[in-house]
Amino acid sequence: MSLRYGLLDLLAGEPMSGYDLARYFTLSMGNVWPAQHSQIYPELAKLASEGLITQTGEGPRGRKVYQTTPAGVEAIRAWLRASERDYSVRYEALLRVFCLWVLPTDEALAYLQRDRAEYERHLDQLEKALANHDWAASPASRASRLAIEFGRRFYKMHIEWVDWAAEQIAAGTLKPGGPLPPVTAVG
Amino acid sequence: MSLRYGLLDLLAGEPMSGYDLARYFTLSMGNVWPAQHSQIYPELAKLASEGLITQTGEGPRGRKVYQTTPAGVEAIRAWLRASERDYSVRYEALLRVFCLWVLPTDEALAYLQRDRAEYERHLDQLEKALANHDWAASPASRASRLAIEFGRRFYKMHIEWVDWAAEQIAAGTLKPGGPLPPVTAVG
DNA sequence: GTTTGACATGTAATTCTTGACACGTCAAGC
DNA sequence: GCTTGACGTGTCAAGAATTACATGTCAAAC
Repeated sequence: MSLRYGLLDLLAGEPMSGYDLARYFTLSMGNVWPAQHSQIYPELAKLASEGLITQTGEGPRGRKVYQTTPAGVEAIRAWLRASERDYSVRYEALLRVFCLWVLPTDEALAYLQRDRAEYERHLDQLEKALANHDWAASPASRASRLAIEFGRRFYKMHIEWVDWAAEQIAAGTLKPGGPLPPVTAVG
Repeated sequence: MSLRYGLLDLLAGEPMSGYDLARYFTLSMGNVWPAQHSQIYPELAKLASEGLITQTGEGPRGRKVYQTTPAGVEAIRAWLRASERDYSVRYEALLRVFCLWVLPTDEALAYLQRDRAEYERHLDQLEKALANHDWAASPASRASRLAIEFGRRFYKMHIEWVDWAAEQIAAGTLKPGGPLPPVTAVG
């Protein structure tokens, strides 16, 4: 049920096509709620049939531009207000960390370094998005800005954590009789 | 495909029943990969039929204790080494932040404060887990320790971010003509 | 004795998500 | 004229995940 509200939100901010949504989603909401176009198009059709969005224009190559209706905005409000909040996180990259002890120490370290490069990439991408996009354009943009900031802090923290974890592993934490990682002060 | 490796990993660390797994999962891996017992039991049956785990004991009330076989451990290694890494994050709580601009400022602030309490709760729970569990017991435990530390930093960062976002919203960021959140130095 | 609550394992229907397939348009470069 | 690549919309089958259903055991409190 989350995807639909993401779409409603983006289309309330500015009119867009499914194609645009698929791309824009990847850059903003896609960081916390991935969605493929194969999921987006059917959902748009459904939202339109429920009157929560309307097609307000068309373009070349069958392009269809949608926009959220007042009823659609009200649906977002109802969702925020009434539905139970789901705080669960799904993050495979971290699940894999639980398993690292089955690898030799050097391989585990190499594993984390590859992850680290990925987090640097994500961070760069967010910094670029912060620099290139006009985040003052509208209330919707400024809300996105807040969420993007979360991503920025997330990846910064992530990189720091990788370095810390690598230290621990290098010290032999994952091998029998190795030292226990200390409870360090953070923040 | 991730769940099975989570189960293999836990059962490689120590023998457990499906019931134990469901509870233990919630406390550790569940923070990054939620799973219900209705998904765990069928997966255990499948893993057993593939020879990646074996039932090594039983207890009262039909309790079945499983353990990962050497082939199962090898399957974890193959997964870590060969399969494509998935860095995607699914986190509804953050998706909702993108939508906050449709609420009045005071309601958006109240919304975030309720979230904040939840993150405090998560942080407390992780700190308790760190204090109460013996994380030196085995290489598997010490790997978990590293992942739990990630969660700890995650929720600390999360709370700091909420406070920052609340400041921005209080300053009127989400309303037409409001100020743009600044790019602040972090870390 | 019986009730309550934690222990314990499963199945079934529905919904969500992914990945592959499928089709067609338009502009630019060769 | 043709090819390439981005644009653009969609469907379908398979797999993953959630929710509700379903059943039964055991110990302790009443």
